[in-house]
Amino acid sequence: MRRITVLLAEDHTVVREGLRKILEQEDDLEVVGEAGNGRRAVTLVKKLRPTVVVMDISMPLLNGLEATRQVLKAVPSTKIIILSAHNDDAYVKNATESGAVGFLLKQASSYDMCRAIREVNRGRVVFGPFKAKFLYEGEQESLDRAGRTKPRNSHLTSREVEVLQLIAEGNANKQIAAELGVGMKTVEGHREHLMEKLNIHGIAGLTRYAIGAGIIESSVQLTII
Amino acid sequence: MRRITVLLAEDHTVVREGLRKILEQEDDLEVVGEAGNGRRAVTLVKKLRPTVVVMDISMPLLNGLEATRQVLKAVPSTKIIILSAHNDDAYVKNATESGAVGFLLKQASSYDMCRAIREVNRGRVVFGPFKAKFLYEGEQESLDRAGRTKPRNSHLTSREVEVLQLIAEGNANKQIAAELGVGMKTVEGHREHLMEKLNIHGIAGLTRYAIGAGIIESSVQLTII
DNA sequence: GTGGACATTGGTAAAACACCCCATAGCGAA
DNA sequence: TTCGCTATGGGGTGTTTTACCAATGTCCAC
Repeated sequence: MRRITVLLAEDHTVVREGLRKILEQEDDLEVVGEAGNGRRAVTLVKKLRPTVVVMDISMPLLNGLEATRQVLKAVPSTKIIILSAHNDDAYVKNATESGAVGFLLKQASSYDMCRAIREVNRGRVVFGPFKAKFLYEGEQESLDRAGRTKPRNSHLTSREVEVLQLIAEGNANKQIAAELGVGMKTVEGHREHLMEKLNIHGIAGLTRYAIGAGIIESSVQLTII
Repeated sequence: MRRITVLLAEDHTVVREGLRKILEQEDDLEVVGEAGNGRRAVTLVKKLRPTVVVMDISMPLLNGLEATRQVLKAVPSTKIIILSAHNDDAYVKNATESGAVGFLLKQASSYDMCRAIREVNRGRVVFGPFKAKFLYEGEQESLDRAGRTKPRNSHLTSREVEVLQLIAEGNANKQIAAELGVGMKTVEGHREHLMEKLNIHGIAGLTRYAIGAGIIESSVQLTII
């Protein structure tokens, strides 16, 4: 029997290792790789060609949704399950639009996760357990897995989203350029473009926007002060 | 040999079950209970009397820090390790003030977690890996497990909170100075002080912190990506 | 094939920020 | 009273951001 190959993309090491332990106890599942950030996830999928990717949304360098788009662009047959701590409709909708075929809450059990992996492997779509109205009301072409990025009229290009995330994570242009492997002027260009598109001029505003848009997360709520 | 009894307090089920799998593979560790929220953690500690509690900060009903205080009030001998995704000094300090004897990042490995459990069981304090200057420079009575409220010396002053809020709202130093009716150098001074206290250097990080601390809210816009 | 969107890079310049140094005054605690 | 914290100010230096300008090449859609 050929086992289902799985790649784990989750930035918290102890959590990722725990997920691996769970999957290792299933005879039909095989963890072939782990990624601690979204960019590495894309690289490893190209290299390892796993059947299924379990992808956390919140990851440094490249968030799970953007990583999903890039993975599907490179290897469209990959089945991607988004793992999220949040149950907002917007997250689910973004996940479907990114091309993921599964959405799993961290509140779900390990049994749910294993089952979801088997389901997407069989070609099914697994979104739940929660209301998934977005999947049926409105445009299905969001689910287009053919490859091309959707006509996200609204706005930011894929590259601009990447830069936005890196800015909101506190990286300077120089660091972003190094991370993306491009020149600093390129990064500046993307920054200018997205600032003009969003009509937000300043790091603080961009950071708040990124958090509100779910591109990154803020810190946990604590009333420290 | 008597095994070290551990209680897991973490609201994300799949994550919690993964942590359990990790600990189950250690001969000297025994998971005696799991809690999905802080309040249940307190209840279970009273009932099960575990030696060590691995406690997530972000949990429903009762956050990990408040749960820690209540646990130690009821069973002072309990060794509590705070599990956090965030590395801000403020979180570490809050953890120490709550009475926890360990602080572990989720970025840590499963090996780190097991070792931390063994260390606190031996009566040691485990905070790392990161700079924990607050533990040594300044008052050690932070570690006081008796329960008394500590004088809040490392907290931001009210002026610094004002400046932090204005920064996170996107104001430049000049605007902040005008708003507060002080000189620009004064604002710069406050900015430097609070950055050093929080060990956060940069507008993006400060903004994320301010949102996480509830000082400001992120503009919740949806489905933009 | 042509136009348009996108990604890429270059120049220039002003403004803002980050990180040091320092001082004064008030105010409360040891 | 002395010490420490806080708030207020100042000087200087180097880096980073922001905002303009311009250009090239790719790729897709019409």
